[in-house]
Amino acid sequence: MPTVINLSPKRLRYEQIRHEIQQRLAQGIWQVGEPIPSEHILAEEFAVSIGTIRKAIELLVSGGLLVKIQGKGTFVRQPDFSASLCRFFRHRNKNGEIQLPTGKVECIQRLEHGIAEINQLFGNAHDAAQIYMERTRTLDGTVLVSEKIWLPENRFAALLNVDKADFGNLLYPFYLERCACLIVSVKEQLTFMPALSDAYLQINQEAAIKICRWAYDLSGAIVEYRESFGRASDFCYETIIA
Amino acid sequence: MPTVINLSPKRLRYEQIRHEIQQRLAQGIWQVGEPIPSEHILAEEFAVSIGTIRKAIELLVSGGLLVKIQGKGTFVRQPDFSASLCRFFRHRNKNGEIQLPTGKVECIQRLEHGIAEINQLFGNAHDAAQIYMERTRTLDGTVLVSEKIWLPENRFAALLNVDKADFGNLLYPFYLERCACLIVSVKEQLTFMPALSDAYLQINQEAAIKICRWAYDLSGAIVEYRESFGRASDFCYETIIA
DNA sequence: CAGTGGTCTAGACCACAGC
DNA sequence: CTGTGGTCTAGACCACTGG
Repeated sequence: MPTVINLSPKRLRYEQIRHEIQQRLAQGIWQVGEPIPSEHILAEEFAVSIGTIRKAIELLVSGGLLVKIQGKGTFVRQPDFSASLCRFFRHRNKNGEIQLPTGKVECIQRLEHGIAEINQLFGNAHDAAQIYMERTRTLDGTVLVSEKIWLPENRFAALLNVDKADFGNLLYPFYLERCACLIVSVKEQLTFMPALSDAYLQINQEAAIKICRWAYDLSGAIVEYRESFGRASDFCYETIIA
Repeated sequence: MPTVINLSPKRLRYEQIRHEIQQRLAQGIWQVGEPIPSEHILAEEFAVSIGTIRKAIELLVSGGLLVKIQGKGTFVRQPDFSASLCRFFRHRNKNGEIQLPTGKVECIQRLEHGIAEINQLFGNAHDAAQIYMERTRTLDGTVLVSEKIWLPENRFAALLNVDKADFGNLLYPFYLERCACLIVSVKEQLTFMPALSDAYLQINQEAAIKICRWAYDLSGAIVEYRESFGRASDFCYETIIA
């Protein structure tokens, strides 16, 4: 039977359908890695032409939530920001090849009274509990990035029962699996610090690059705040504008 | 009469049409700022459905070469990279408002024997002549960015007859007007310099950000190489990944 | 008002994946 | 072989622009 969608004036059909599909992704009705129903079936369900469905899906593909594979179907994508921080640094191993560093959680703890400014980002009470982590990214035995991570305790309490060694190389798939929290976009801000000291990076009053990151879930709420640091001398960022 | 397009196997029609339109833009058949023919007329000319024309135009719009305005038409865009360098720095005037600095050509000269590495980028003989410029970007009387620019003399000789003061705030529209050279994309690489001295920036052995830029024309050839420098303490870059 | 791009339809046929 | 997404058609009607 056709799904009823509100035909209020000025609402574009493909926008409404995009919104409906996004809702289902947020609710986990269609799981990450699984295909969503075919365009033909969706067209029938929403009682629109297949072109309209394609337009709606196109928006979600360009937003990074879906992936189309010809002949197979349209799949729910696990957004991958694993390289997003790393793209700011020269990352070569001993052989000169580009390589992703390995992530390691150095410590994780519960903050009974979280940091007020960060609770404000999360939309929580100013002294709500938080989870705090320190994390490193290592390549060839050298720590390249040192990170401090804050999470709202009300959504991520499950992480407190996880052993440090059980965190994988990527945190966001872990968030999804253990806390049902899907990160769909991140904002990053880079600044320069003339003199940073950091135990993991093994630097003392040296120049560094600081990367602040705000991570958003499907509803647009901030669900993680992170500060990452790397040596300024490792900094290298390339971008193309068309 | 319909334009003949080669229907060789595996060639998508909208790709061929995109290519044909891009050719006309490169040849200046349709001028910057002017509208191209309507979708209806193009569909007739290429003897395809209007949806196919829309797809071809969509590609060029997302590539930054065209702009659609509903009810008016589809226009040839002057790509604008004026803010691209500036997006890496905190740019506030005395009142705290974001503002674009003003560009000024400090010197321009002809290099009888150009720099070999740069001639290689241009695809010229290793000692071909080049044009060299030094340029500053100033806000509230303070130089924020200092630039060195190299151009192939064979394409930009006309610039040597221009008075320094007659260069506008933006160089690329000037390249188009005087040298019929349209810049359509740029690649930029940022790195950190622990100790730079620069007369314009008024710094001496201080930390700086270096931005190398390669600018491309419609044919994909590099037509400008530029090195820009700013104070590391001014550095601030924000990006969103979805 | 006529002309533009924006949305939408109800199909057709093709290319590809996988059984 | 069936089912998927990819391309393409030949229209329709709407929303917006400008004379």
